Amino acid sequence: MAAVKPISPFRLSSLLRLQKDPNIALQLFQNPNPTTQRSKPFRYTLLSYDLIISKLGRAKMLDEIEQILLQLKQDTRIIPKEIIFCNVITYYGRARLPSRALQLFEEMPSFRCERTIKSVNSLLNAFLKCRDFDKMREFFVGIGKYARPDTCSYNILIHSCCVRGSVDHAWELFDEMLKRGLCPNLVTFGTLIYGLCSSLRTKEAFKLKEDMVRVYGIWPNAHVYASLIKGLCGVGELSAALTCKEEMVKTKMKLDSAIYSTLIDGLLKVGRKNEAFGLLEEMESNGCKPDTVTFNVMINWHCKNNDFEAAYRVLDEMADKGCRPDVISYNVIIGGLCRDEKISEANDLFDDMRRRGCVPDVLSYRILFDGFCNGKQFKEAAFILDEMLFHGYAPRCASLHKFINGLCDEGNSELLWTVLNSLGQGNAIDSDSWGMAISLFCNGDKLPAKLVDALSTT
DNA sequence: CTAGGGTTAG
Repeated sequence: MAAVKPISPFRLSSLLRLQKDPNIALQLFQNPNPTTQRSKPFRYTLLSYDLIISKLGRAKMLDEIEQILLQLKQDTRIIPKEIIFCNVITYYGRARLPSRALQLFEEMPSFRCERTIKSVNSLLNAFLKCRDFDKMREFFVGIGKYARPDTCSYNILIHSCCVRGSVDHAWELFDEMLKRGLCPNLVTFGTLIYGLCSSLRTKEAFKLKEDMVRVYGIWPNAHVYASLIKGLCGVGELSAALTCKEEMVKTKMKLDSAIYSTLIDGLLKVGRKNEAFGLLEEMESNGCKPDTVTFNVMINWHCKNNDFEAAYRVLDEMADKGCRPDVISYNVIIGGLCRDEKISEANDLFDDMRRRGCVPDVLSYRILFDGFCNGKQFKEAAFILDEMLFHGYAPRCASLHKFINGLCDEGNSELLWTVLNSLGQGNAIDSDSWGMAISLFCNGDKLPAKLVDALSTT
């Protein structure tokens, strides 16, 4: 019987490139030649490592990546490129795992890979994604050990100030980068304009848009316009926002779905429904397809009107057009249903979203928990709370107060007891809530030791 | 895919 020709290292890369399913790609990588005897080890190429890691990264399969990295570390023939590590650090940032991002950065030399400003910046941005500003600052102070900060490093720092709402601090960083001889670029200005607009300082934002052209010869792009338009919508200047859009058309810039979604949302929020729908038609006829965000804007509007049938129809339309609803699409409808006291329908949709492969986030749990509490369905609330804690999420403080108050009012000490235990274990309870709960139990000596411990550390 | 824009609650 003729033996099947074994897969060569070169061919493995082509197969990995073609394979859409990350799990199958992983199997292929781990065992490229299942039928042939393993006389000598398979000689993986750098490209095949690169391909499998990017595939797994896009699928958020981080533990599997860890395995591949271990193999890569031991495969001493290979000198990995820095970009692989930049990418994995980015994946850790997205997954809110700042310590693992830092750990990988520290291990890079043991992979025979040199660290430049690129991986330094990836790490800074991972910290930013995780909103770990302390780690960011601490790392930036010692950054000189690894590399000299560049424009990108400053852009990340400026962005971190903007998301914290301290635009003035962002300006200080801008001055500092100039002093260090670094040139601001389009991203720098885009970020500063974003910060000014988020702080509703639209006048200054427009001034900067002029200055970037006048002083630096850098022209605004769609990112800049999106921030400006959102800022103008935020201060209720819809007409000015529409003028911005006209300016983009005049200067032959392409209107993308972000521009349209922002404007449609702004118009709907001030009740200019016909113009919003007009823009929706215009975007389609301009060859700009509505995406998940555009549909979410529509879903949000329908839910605000308590028109859930229409919201469901948007979900159907998304399916027809091959646009996957995301966690926001579901959260908006679940939240709307809860507000309209259709809690069991909200709970059904919550189950639905998971069946359809959409992972609930902290907000999904909070919305549903609040819904159950408002409807005084404390048993169901306790069930969701348990699940939420299991996933490492905590309820909002005010919700927890309401919940515990509700249980106290009902005199449901049994359920309260169970819930306090989970809360104590999850470290998810503040001292006020403890106080409220404790007051229900007049005899302090009846408290289980674990709760007393937790109380004394709060 | 070293960095920037648009949609969710309160």
